[in-house]
Amino acid sequence: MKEGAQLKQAEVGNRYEVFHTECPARDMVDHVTSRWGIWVLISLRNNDLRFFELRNSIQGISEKMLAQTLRALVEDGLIWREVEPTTPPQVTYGLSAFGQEISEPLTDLFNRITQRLSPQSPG
Amino acid sequence: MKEGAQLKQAEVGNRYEVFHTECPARDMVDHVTSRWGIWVLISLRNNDLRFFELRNSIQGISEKMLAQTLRALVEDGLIWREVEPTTPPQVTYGLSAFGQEISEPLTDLFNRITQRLSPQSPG
DNA sequence: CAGGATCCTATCCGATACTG
DNA sequence: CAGTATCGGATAGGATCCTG
Repeated sequence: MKEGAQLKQAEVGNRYEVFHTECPARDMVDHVTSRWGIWVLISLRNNDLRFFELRNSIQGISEKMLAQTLRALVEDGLIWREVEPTTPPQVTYGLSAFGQEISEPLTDLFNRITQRLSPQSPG
Repeated sequence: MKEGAQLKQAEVGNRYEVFHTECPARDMVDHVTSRWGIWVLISLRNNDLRFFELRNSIQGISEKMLAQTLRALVEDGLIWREVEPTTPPQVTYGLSAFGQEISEPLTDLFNRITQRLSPQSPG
């Protein structure tokens, strides 16, 4: 029962008590909306990228945080990781099916905010 | 689906350099996807709520963080704040038009994650 | 190139106390 | 009820060095 949709419970019953601390979705939402998670997911939406490409994509991210963010998203099943045992090694990241699904509302969110902040001047 | 300004720049030129540190959308995205911001916005999507209702809605949030989160979102123009000078005072919060627009992808994100984590529908 | 390990600092955030 | 102010612990996150 605690696995049930949190919002549905709120809709049928009282209108708050919406988000449990134990709600398992909280953790994944926290990962997805983490400081860097959202940018990683949006970046990978266009095409698979290697580690340094991601680092260059997302200005201001440190290698530590990129590695950490990628690890969390891989564990959550949002991103796959492919290692090519060449020299030097190549590691490519891409969105899983679920990751692509999740990246849609994220991109939507980003687009709406971007359009709001620059209605006439792009970037 | 058309991409935002930042992504478009990436498409026409090199495929990274996507997110500037100076990008003004970064700040607002950070607010929206802050630890508590997303839950406040989703909570207010159903109906306007008073301070204590929001506190009760979002389990685990402290009054300090709720106030802080609300202030940031009000400043960003995502949420309005209405003070009724009664005794005791009543302060109600609700989504602005832009806040409602933003809450859509947020709710979408939340729903997708919730459905993913509980595929077997509860009784 | 792709990270792991370490150190260290900024900030987040909860608890508490206080105000109108 | 709806906050504000302050303190202190926890954690996020950057810088640097090191490795396969």
